[in-house]
Amino acid sequence: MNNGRFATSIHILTLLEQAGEELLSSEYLASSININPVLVRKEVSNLRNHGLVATKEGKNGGSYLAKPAAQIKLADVYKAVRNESLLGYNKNEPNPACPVGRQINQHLDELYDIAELAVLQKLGNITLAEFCHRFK
Amino acid sequence: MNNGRFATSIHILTLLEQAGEELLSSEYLASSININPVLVRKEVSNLRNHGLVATKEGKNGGSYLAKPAAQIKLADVYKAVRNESLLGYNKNEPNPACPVGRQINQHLDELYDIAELAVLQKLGNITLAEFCHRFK
DNA sequence: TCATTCTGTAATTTTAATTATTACAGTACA
DNA sequence: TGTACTGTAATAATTAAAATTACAGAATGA
Repeated sequence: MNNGRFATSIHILTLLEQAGEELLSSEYLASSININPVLVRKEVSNLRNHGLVATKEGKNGGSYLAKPAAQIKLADVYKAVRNESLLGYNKNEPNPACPVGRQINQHLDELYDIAELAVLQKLGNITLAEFCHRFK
Repeated sequence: MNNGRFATSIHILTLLEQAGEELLSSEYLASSININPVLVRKEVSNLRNHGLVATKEGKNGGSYLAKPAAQIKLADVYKAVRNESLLGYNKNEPNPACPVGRQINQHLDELYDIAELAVLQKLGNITLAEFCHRFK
């Protein structure tokens, strides 16, 4: 996960938390993050699919937290944006004719699972509310 | 760290461990990993700078472990290839006029430090020798 | 000594991933 | 019914990663 999706999602959620009841538009969110509003809408869409955000369409629409920030763990955000592995694989398949090449990915999997569980455990201990509190 | 550098380095070190005294060429390593030999030489060069690998130049040259596999922790490998943060930032600077944008990266830093320490702790518990043992 | 086979590294090209942009339909409001 | 939003697809631009080319330098050994 080397792209900015986790950072983007945390940023969005932090802004929504600070806004309280107020709805924030993708335009507004995008200008704080400094990325394109379409990307924000995609990311919001993903967060919505994971039950973290809700959106009201149409005029004066925008997004807000789908549940209290105290009930959102940062691990939930990680899970929502997780796509590839934490530590990365090579694009190409290793050589299956080589005893090491044949098994390496399976053993890397085990390793990455361990690493990812450790991260999830840490991020599971922090709520969005706690994180946002640092901004005050 | 979403590129294949960690995977590449682990793969290289595993091959070197299995080879024992024997020197392995970048050509050979590359054919197991299935990447370009120049990339292997760059990665070997990095591992050498971190004291994990040694190389003999010239004809019949190649690489070998600079120290026993039992003395190499996977955390050492992580540190050797670490470049960006574990969970990623946005390319663009957040809006400094926004209270959240102004502080977000600093708070993400704290978060990423926590996550990375957890990973390092886990990878610090596993030696290259233990990892390689799984291939036998 | 000199051809051979390696490494080291710079420069460039190719490929792939990410981000940005454009476009437009659909929704809600006033 | 015009305005201001979201949703999403399609495409373009940008950036990062990987591959390739090229060649100098090191060690070997015939």
